[in-house]
Amino acid sequence: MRFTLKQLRYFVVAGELSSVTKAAETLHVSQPSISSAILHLEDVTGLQLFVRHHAQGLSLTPPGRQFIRKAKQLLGEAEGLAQYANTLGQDVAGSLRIVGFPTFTPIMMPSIIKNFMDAYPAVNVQCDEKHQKDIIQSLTDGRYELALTYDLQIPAEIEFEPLLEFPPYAVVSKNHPLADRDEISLKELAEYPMVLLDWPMSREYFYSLFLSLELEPNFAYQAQSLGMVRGFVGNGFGYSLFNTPLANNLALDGSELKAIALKEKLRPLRMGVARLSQFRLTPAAEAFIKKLEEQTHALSENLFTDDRFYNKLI
Amino acid sequence: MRFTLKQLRYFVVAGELSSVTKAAETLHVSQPSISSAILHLEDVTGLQLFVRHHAQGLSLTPPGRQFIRKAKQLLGEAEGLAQYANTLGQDVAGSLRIVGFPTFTPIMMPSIIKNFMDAYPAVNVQCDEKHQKDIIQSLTDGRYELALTYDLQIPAEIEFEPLLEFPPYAVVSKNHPLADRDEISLKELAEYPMVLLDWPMSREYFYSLFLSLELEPNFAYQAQSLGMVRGFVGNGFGYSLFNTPLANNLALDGSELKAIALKEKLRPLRMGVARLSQFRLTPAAEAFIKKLEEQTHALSENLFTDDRFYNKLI
DNA sequence: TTTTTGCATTAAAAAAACAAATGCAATTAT
DNA sequence: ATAATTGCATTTGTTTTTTTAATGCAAAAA
Repeated sequence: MRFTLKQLRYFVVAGELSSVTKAAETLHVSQPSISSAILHLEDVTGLQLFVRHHAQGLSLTPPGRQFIRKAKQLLGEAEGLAQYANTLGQDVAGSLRIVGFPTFTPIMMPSIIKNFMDAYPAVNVQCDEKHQKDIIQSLTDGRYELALTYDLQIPAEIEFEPLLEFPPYAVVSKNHPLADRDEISLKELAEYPMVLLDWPMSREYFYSLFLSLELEPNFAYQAQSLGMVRGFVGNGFGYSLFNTPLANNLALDGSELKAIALKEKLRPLRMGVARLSQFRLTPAAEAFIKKLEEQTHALSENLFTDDRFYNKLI
Repeated sequence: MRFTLKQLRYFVVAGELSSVTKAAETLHVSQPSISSAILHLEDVTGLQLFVRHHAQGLSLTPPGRQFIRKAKQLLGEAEGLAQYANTLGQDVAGSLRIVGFPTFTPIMMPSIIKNFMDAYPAVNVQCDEKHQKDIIQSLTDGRYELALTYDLQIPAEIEFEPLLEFPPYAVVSKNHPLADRDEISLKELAEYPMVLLDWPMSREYFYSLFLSLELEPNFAYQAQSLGMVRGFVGNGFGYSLFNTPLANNLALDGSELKAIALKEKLRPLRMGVARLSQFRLTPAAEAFIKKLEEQTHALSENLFTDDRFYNKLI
């Protein structure tokens, strides 16, 4: 770039006032500063921007007039960029990128985002779903400002604020032999065939539950999606273990599910909001966290009918 | 403005390469230059633009991503401005402002401009008409690049290139007592009532013609427009003196005119192209002058049927 | 562990921006 | 006419900014 914004500003003001001296006064700089800025612009553009009138200022030439119009435009756009950055940094505006763990994200986020966008219409919220490893990676890369996820495999540089605690529980089909039980031990369950949600972190977590009791689970079916797990369970392929409470006891094919509490006190999963610690949050992200904290109580009570399956942590 | 284009460029390149070091290499500056530009932008915007990864570069944060998009746009526009100035200075493009003396401008300029714009479609030509004093003033102010006018009252700082010479001649109505004469002396004419084109410079010029022969004209009617002069003459109010040859012997009301040569050798008016000497012409203006020079012969022969009334000067 | 990578910091040098004083040409006032 | 004024350009010396080289430092890779 052969010129600076400052030179353009000096030129524009001089052009508007038809005077180097007046421009210098207006801009609170010396007259030679204006003069040299104009000379520099004339040099690099190869245009004669002004006609000089002895003892009575300057006037723009036709090419000078053409150039000043575009120069003003550019200065306006530069000002716009500054404003925009200011908006991003000071107002609750701009866009906010959130990533969530897929079990509870489709249940909880839509209404939270709706609520947030009603309160802050200037923010464009984008929410994606990823597995834990990718969530961590994306947060570290700065691709998302916030994550809603479980407190598993969280590295030190990521800050985690817990919101809700979900103990594991069993899910069976309405026609399952155990369907009328209110409570069951994992030891009993281990005999039955289990449908496993075969996701990186989930797999290890569920397995660890059995290991902690020195049990060996019977992973009869493995599914790569939540919908498939619910479908398998609903159709009697086996039981499964969930953490996120059921907000709806129907599988996608309409088959009915039933949740059964576990007798053993097993390590619950804590759901919360995660962010890179070194990250200075935008006002939009701050506001979203606040909204999350406010909404957690109301939301969980609305969504989750059985309060045995969650504990509020804030 | 709290940042410079250079800082934006450094930031953008670093953002695109996700590396301060690579950006420094690409831009052939030192690594701390890039680093401090980014730090400065983060400071003035209040945004965290990057997440720093030890030993593996940087990545843009969501606000950084938002900011870089607009920053790129602004840089593109700045580049556009440079290009635009270049175009104005190097190509035959942009807009060209011309002013002409009203007697021959409506006769000659439309076809010249048409011809020019066919050859250089990138140029937008604007042509106005003014009296001589205003033409001089506007050229001096730089409001027009070129003027087509007579060589009267041209100050030293304006350069004048003559194109055609127009001796004065008489114009009478078809029914005027002198209508059948081929040639007449100004001395004879002075007895008849004259219709004067009452324009600043024209007035003095026509009067000076009589004075040079020690005659006193009979200014019976004065008109402020060419159309009115032709109308008065056509309707028999008197004769008039013209310089610009008649390209059409009808007044606006359809009454017929006749041109009669003058016996005396009187000071002709020279028509030509005028420009401020200190003015560096744009390529568009240069091209227009060239086109004018080329077209003068053909144009005068097409327009002016009687070659007693003009002399080519180039 | 050691080495390497890569950004931030520091200090010194180079470049640019700046202001005061002066020059100069034309306009205005006397 | 002459003198005073206006106003842009130029010169000169100073300040500020930008730049670089060298170094530090923390994490990743070997």
